[in-house]
Amino acid sequence: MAETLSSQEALKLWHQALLSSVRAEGPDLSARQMALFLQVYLAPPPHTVRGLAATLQISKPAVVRALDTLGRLDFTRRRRDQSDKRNVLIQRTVKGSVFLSEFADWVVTASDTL
Amino acid sequence: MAETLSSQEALKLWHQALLSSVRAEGPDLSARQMALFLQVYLAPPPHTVRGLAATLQISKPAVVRALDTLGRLDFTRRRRDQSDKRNVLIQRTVKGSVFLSEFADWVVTASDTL
DNA sequence: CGCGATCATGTCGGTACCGTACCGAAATGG
DNA sequence: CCATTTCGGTACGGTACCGACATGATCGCG
Repeated sequence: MAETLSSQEALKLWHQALLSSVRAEGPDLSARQMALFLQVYLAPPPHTVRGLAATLQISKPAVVRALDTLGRLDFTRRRRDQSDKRNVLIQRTVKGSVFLSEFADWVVTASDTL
Repeated sequence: MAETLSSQEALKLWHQALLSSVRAEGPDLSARQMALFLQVYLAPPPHTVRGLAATLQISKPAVVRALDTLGRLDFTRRRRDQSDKRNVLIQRTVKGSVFLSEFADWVVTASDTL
């Protein structure tokens, strides 16, 4: 378990992890896209467009577009809810898990340099 | 000083901090833009366009555009190098410092929930 | 049934971003 | 001096994003 970070350490952590990601030619996700991506992987399902929009406090079309991008990257997948066909359930993918695992490593490595 | 983070903790930290930023209607910076921004504030000056491009390993026009955006937000400022007028020096601003300080708080708060 | 509410997504005009290629200004050195 | 190199920035064609609004499919209630 980590102890409390100082502000300076927090920024340095963010800086080093982002540097790793950018240099590795990782996908250039915006803050919204990354937040949405992590929400899908870390919060318990089910995830719907409306639910994600409410959680992130952004518009529904913004969620749809972010899902378009994440889907293009094969980081998330859409599936119709068979019990209520108005809903779309957002699911994880293998490729998304792999990227997230790599990303987590960058953060961990950055935290080791503090 | 913080101890080593586990991968799970690293992702949770990132998730919570980004959620705070997105919900606060913070600027929706991309990974590249944020990395560049942090580079300017955390690495020792001077910062030039070419130097930043080399450090981040991205193209020069990408740096120019990121600086356009950060300048529009008043997070960074350009200034001609008077000793070599081909160079542009990238400088910090008060507004950028304020935002970064707020952002650091979000990360620290997120780390406290681990 | 039928009809309003709900859900995701399409459409629109506008803006920002990408990489490649090119530009002019300034510095350098032969 | 003048050719060359080194700067930051711009032009271009293409893609993706934004918010606001409209649409089509589906549900659930009276």
